[in-house]
Amino acid sequence: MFRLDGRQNVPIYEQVVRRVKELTLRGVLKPGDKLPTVRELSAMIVANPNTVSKAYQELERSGVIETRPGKGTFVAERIRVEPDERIKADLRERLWPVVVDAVYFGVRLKEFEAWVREAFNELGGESGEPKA
Amino acid sequence: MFRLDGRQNVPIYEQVVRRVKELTLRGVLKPGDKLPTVRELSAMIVANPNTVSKAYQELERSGVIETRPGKGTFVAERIRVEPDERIKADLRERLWPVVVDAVYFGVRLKEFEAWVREAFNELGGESGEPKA
DNA sequence: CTATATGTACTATTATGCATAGTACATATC
DNA sequence: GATATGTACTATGCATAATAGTACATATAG
Repeated sequence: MFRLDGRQNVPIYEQVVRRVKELTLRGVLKPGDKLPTVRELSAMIVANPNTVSKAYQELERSGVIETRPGKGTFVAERIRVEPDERIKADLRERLWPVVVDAVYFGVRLKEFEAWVREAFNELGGESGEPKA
Repeated sequence: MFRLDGRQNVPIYEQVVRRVKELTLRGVLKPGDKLPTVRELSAMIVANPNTVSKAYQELERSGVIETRPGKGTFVAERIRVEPDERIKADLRERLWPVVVDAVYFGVRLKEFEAWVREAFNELGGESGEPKA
């Protein structure tokens, strides 16, 4: 469940952050669920507790989880807000180099869009307007 | 033309690589065109010649440019091949975390797809099947 | 209160990547 | 020969990531 893919260029703490985000989006982790303790998770993925703590702190800053001192860390309630322009601009900046390489390698728009749709579906992303 | 956007988290040499790829895709740089010399470009962007050299070497490994010893570096002929599965898998891995955050921030599929289309259009990416 | 588990803070150390400075060299051109 | 090209090399500085180890405030169970 918390197994890391082992991409060496991606920092461990960043991999943890991504993994937890994925699990919450997929619904595997639901609001209120307890996450492994820092020490537990550090043992699972064979890393330093400080590294896991760093990941948890970043996740808390992002509002993904909540830490209750002395108790543990828990998945936070999902707050749905309209993404502001700063966030969108940042996402587009991150998307850009991927598209650059895709175009360079001859990937066609239709195929790339298919990848996007698949990813959205896997993550339960909303495809259109809010459902009322 | 070679001005860097100054994103601090992106290494200089990586910014150069992206910039050259963009310029070739947009058609600003055409096959056979001469690039600035290592020393020239390093002066333009105020960086070390070694840093520019590193970028050029990576671009040559990718087949974007060719270096003729003693003469300079030139834009290579664009070889169009069907991207193999390894490249596609790599691109999808790079796309994935962007989509994760997009979904988390509430970006809808339609808007994200619009971003993709815009990027493809800017880069002259092919939108459908080859034109015969 | 005691013992335990929680996240966190702190210092110190190591490893890696990025960038710089400076020098040098083989190749090509004039 | 002089110059311009990309490249190789060593050395240094700096930031980030990760580790090891210790310690502390908080919460909970006995």
